[in-house]
Amino acid sequence: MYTIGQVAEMFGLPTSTLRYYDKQGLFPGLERASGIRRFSDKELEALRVIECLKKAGMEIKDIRLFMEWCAEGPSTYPQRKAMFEERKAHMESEIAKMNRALDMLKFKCWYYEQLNQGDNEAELKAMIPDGLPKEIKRAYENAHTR
Amino acid sequence: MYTIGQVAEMFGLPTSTLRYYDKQGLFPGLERASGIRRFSDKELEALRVIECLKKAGMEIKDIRLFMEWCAEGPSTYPQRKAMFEERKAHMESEIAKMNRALDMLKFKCWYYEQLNQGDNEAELKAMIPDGLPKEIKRAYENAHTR
DNA sequence: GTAATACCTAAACCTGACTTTAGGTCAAGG
DNA sequence: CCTTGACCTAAAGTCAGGTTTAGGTATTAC
Repeated sequence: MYTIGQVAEMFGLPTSTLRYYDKQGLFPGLERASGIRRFSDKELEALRVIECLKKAGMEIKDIRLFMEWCAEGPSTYPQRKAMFEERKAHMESEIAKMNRALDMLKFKCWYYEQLNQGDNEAELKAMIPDGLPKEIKRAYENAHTR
Repeated sequence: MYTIGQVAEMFGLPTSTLRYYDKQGLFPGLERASGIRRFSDKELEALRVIECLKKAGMEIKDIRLFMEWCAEGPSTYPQRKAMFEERKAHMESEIAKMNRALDMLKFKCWYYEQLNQGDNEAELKAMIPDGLPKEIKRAYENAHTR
């Protein structure tokens, strides 16, 4: 069992954030001893899941829903699975979009590298896209396709 | 040359967003004819870059800085390159984190799939991590490493 | 006994990125 | 003429996800 301060320390979060999460219902079974929160391994695991789901772009209220389903027991397995499947699809598409943005960045980095080395902007533009180095061309095509 | 309504149509954005971007200084050289904004190809290109930089997690004020550098000419090539390099590194680390979150989701999807098929929760937990199928084990290890 | 800590609450505040509202100009159509 | 629609502005409102503030309790340290 841990106090809020210990958990904050472990996760590198301010205590205010943990209290906020609690208030939002992210720790359904959180116990208290004379008013003071007592975090157990269950809550630590919940926090790990919370960090993952936040990284997956989920809103607090959806994370709460998930936590409530967990508290309800096995009858909610299907809902929980559906939520994760939906998130997985969402993330895969987000990652794909980010990779396209990253390709644009790679191209821009190369482009400014050439300019910094004294290349002429007009000449440089003239070689796009056909005269591009292979790796950069791939990034350029990716970044500009849809 | 295009009106704000045409550009909004082309990019699938509300006109209010374009006016907001303009107010935030994202179109430094935007022309007007008797008060009315006249978007040129330059602004369309700027908008494409804006969408990319937003996807790369940049804030409006940093995008404005970039647009101002562009308007200042070649003397700012080094700053622009440095900004893109920093963004590239940032995005690569974000994508890596998202892939770890995705691995956690893959594991959870598999886990609930087993439970939905009637597997017993205690037995299932007992086979983690050693008895996991290869692909799922990889996802599990990734999700739980660091 | 009093001062520093670690905990508690409710409620106000903050930030970023928009969106909405309220009010105004101007050109074309019926 | 007068209404409709596309444009304009400044200013207020919204939303998520926290953070800060103000005030209170309980334990430990000197």
